[in-house]
Amino acid sequence: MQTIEQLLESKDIRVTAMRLLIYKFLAQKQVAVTLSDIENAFEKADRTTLYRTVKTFEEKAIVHQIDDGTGITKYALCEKGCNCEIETDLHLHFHCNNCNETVCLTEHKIPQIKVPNGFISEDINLVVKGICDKCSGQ
Amino acid sequence: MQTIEQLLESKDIRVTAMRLLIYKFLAQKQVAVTLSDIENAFEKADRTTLYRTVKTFEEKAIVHQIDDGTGITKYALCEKGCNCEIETDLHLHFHCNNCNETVCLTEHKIPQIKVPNGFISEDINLVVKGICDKCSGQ
DNA sequence: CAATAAATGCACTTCCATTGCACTTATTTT
DNA sequence: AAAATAAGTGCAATGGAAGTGCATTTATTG
Ligand SMILES: [Mn+2]
Ligand SMILES: [Mn+2]
Ligand SMILES: [Zn+2]
Ligand SMILES: [Zn+2]
Repeated sequence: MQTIEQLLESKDIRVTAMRLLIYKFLAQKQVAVTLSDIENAFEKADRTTLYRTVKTFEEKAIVHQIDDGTGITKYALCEKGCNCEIETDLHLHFHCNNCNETVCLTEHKIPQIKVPNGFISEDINLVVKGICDKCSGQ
Repeated sequence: MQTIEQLLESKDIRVTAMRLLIYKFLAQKQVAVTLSDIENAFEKADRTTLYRTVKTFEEKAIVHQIDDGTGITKYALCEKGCNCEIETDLHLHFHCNNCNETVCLTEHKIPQIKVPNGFISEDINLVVKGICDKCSGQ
């Protein structure tokens, strides 16, 4: 079991207090979070720092970005050993129309999608919208 | 073959010069367009009018909205007899990372997507990103 | 033709994302 | 250890896109 410090260092990210806090915040969350969510959790810190921290995490594949169609970018921690970039490793995301939360369905890989001749598929974004398990009452 | 006027009237949209022009502009385009695209095509007209025209078209299922992940909403004419709302009639969209254009792949319906127990799927957005046929050189 | 309703145009607002620059803190070099 | 360098943080400002209130124009109805 590696510490957060070790994880960050292994990805060439310097360890700072802020980064540890934000990492822990994301790790504790079961849902994708917006920058505003992070801002609200760390009101003493500046927006920009939070923004750039998340961007750093994104570049280094600590988190992945989620476009769930709400128009607001969300972020979630990458699974251990995830290859966000590789097409075969893409999972789908679920956005609840009721509680407005978005979750990674990391077990649900995106199926093979056929595209017409001449088109080359490099990346796929699949978002299912509906009612989540918490809101559907089972 | 029905005229554009007849189509609009059949959907309870009053025919105006602006609406006819915008409809024709969309019809002639083979790709999804942004509001900015429409603005550039009709520089004499006001943003708001264009915006509201597109929104009216959207409400009445003349066009459908496309979120291709660029962060900018795009629009495209609905197919004749399309049921955008019905989940079984959803098609996928392709966004070219090279020319930055997005097209409807209306022939390519979205496959059945499994979601975990307790989750209820109501809508699906599937965007494939890559290189389009024009840019791939066949 | 008058009354009413809808469409259009202008100005303004909000929200999120992003950047330039100054300042602070950490790391490296002498 | 001090100086030099680099990286991280904070503040302020910007920009783009979406959306809204209200006045004015244009179309529709009685
Ligand atoms: Mn995810
Ligand atoms: Mn489409
Ligand atoms: Zn929910
Ligand atoms: Zn292309």
